[in-house]
Amino acid sequence: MEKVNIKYLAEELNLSISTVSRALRDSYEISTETKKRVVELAKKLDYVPNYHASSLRSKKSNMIAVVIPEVADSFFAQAINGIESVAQENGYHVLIYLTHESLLQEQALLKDLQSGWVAGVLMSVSSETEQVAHIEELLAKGIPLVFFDRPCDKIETAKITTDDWESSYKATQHLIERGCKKIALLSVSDSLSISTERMAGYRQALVDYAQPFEPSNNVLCTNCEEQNMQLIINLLKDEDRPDAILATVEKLTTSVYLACKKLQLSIPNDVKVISFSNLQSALLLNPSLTTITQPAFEMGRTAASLIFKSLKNKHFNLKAGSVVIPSTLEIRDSTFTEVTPVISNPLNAPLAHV
Amino acid sequence: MEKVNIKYLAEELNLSISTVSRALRDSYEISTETKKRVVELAKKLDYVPNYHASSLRSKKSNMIAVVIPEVADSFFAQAINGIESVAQENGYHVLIYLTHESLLQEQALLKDLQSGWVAGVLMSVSSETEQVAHIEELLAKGIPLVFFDRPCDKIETAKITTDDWESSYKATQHLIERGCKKIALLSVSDSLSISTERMAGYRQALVDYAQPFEPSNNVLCTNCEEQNMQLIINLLKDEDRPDAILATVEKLTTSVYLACKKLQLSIPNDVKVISFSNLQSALLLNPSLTTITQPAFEMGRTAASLIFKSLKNKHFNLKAGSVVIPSTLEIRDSTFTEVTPVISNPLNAPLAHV
DNA sequence: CTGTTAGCGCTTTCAG
DNA sequence: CTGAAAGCGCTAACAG
Repeated sequence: MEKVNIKYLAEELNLSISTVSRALRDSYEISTETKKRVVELAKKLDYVPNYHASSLRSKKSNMIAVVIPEVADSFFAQAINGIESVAQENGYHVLIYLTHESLLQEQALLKDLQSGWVAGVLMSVSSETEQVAHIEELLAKGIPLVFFDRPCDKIETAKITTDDWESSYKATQHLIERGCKKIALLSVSDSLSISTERMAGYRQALVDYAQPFEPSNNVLCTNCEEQNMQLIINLLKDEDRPDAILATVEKLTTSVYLACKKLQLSIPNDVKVISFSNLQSALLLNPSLTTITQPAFEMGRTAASLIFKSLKNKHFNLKAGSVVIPSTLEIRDSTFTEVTPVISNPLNAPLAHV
Repeated sequence: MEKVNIKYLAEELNLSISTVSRALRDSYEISTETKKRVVELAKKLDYVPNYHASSLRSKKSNMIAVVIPEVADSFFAQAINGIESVAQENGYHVLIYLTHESLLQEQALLKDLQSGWVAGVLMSVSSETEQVAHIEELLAKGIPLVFFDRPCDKIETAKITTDDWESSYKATQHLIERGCKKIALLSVSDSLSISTERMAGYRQALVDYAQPFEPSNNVLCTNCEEQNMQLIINLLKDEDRPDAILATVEKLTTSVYLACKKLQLSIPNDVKVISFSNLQSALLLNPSLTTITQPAFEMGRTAASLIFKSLKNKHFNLKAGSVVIPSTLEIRDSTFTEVTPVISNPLNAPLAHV
């Protein structure tokens, strides 16, 4: 089969290449009649534009890159869903890159993206990210970037986050009000804002309710599940163990449960647990798990919308687009009193106003 | 900043454009000395090749498209993880497209991909996909395609699947051996092989164990959670309700639990449930949930490996690459006797031999 | 409204 | 081993 490109269409129709090009792009300076002829033939011959050629020439790309640490837990899965839905609406393509929480990989990735073959970048930094030169370089090349969930304090650009401090505060407060005397916090990084904010909210709640803070109750976990479990076992094995745990990332929930199982401690009778988690199904399976659900889908949608807004309007100030989307404390432990409803279908949740 | 491209490098080094190009691609016909000079300057000036230009010229792409129905559940999240890891090893980029189980969207997507700007496609068909013209067209354009999880019977190409029939058979067998007399099956499609295979395995087990099959126990669910819950409530509300349920896709698990809650039925005391699910964390949270865990990560890795193999070796016969990777029946219901271990870290799981 | 022309940045013959 | 030149398919001035 003859390869059908613009040139071929032009020959068939006795038109010039540029006319065909313009007709296909629905340019205002082409007659309706010609447009119709072109579009019809294109359809008949199954013409598909060459993406690389058009991007090369126009110096525009309609791809966006999503750079995230992992996609294993449901937060990022839902976020991708949100991003992809907005991208599709805007005719953009979505590239996925995983850093596996490695700064080195993150740097290499962003380096690649510098050539400008993606129009914009949506990013959640790795837990190792403290230097930010690679991010600054990308911005210096004029490629817009929006952070979601895990921003970088040092970089000035739009940040779509959730109310980490507040939700952590509320969760801690909730535990205190329900009589917990010794609340441990499991975090995963000393530098990520999601960690430091959640830590700060927790600390403030302790202060406000005149609860003592013990450094040993603030456990910094790692990337390794086995290690984390061990850390939690150490935390819980003493006589005067914590009576509550606030797990600041989804995957730590698993480790907490495993550790409790090993120590034959019951949740929530021996230890109450509140967990940042988006595992909708998991929640339903275990009615006693109280969680903080993050608006992952909405965050994805919002971040993507912002990128497209800035791509359409070069003078749009990305920095001004930062949004905090609140998360939901879903109390499901029957020994707690309140019960808030689950968001049953996040796909239908409204888009945060930007 | 002067934009640094091959031409600029060539001028700086007093070399021709083609020499620089060859040096960067490590061509054998360039002296080591020249190569070194070029590479050093490129590094110093932070040269990043223009992806679109090189793809246009060489008519090669190092992007692959992943076309899947959703990314909301953990099966596809883990699969993406696997695909991305292989892609990174091979220097490829990964594009994600979601069809939201819609044939129309799937057709439009594949049409787009026909232009050849992706080197290959990994795909799980939507539940609506019965016509396959769009897939055939893509293959006709010479773009290799590998199915994973949800293949299309009518298309001859590599298929990475799991042992749907066997796992379903085993699960049913297990329930029968544990004394269940009336086992219901929840499926999600009449045409998807994952559904028909699982249904067939279930039916065969009933036959082999001389259990009656009642059509009313074979419930075809929809895309809507609310509806599904209603269907399950109808199934369970009668006096002589099923004493076990086999849920053939992850998201149905949630609906089953919600339905049981509404009817105040206890799992597993009133109804035993076995669910196809990859929610690792969920499993740990509910020790009584027996599941069939699919090798999502390995399937992703295997599918991606195959695509790259066929891209590197044009004469490699994709059809011959089909693999069935077995899933794991994880029995966790305490009223069951056996207990098999959880795969704690699928990321370290070995790659299936291809 | 349509055509002519000049490249985008890179790869790849074909000549040296 | 290196250079000159052609052109991938498309877009965007500029000129009618």
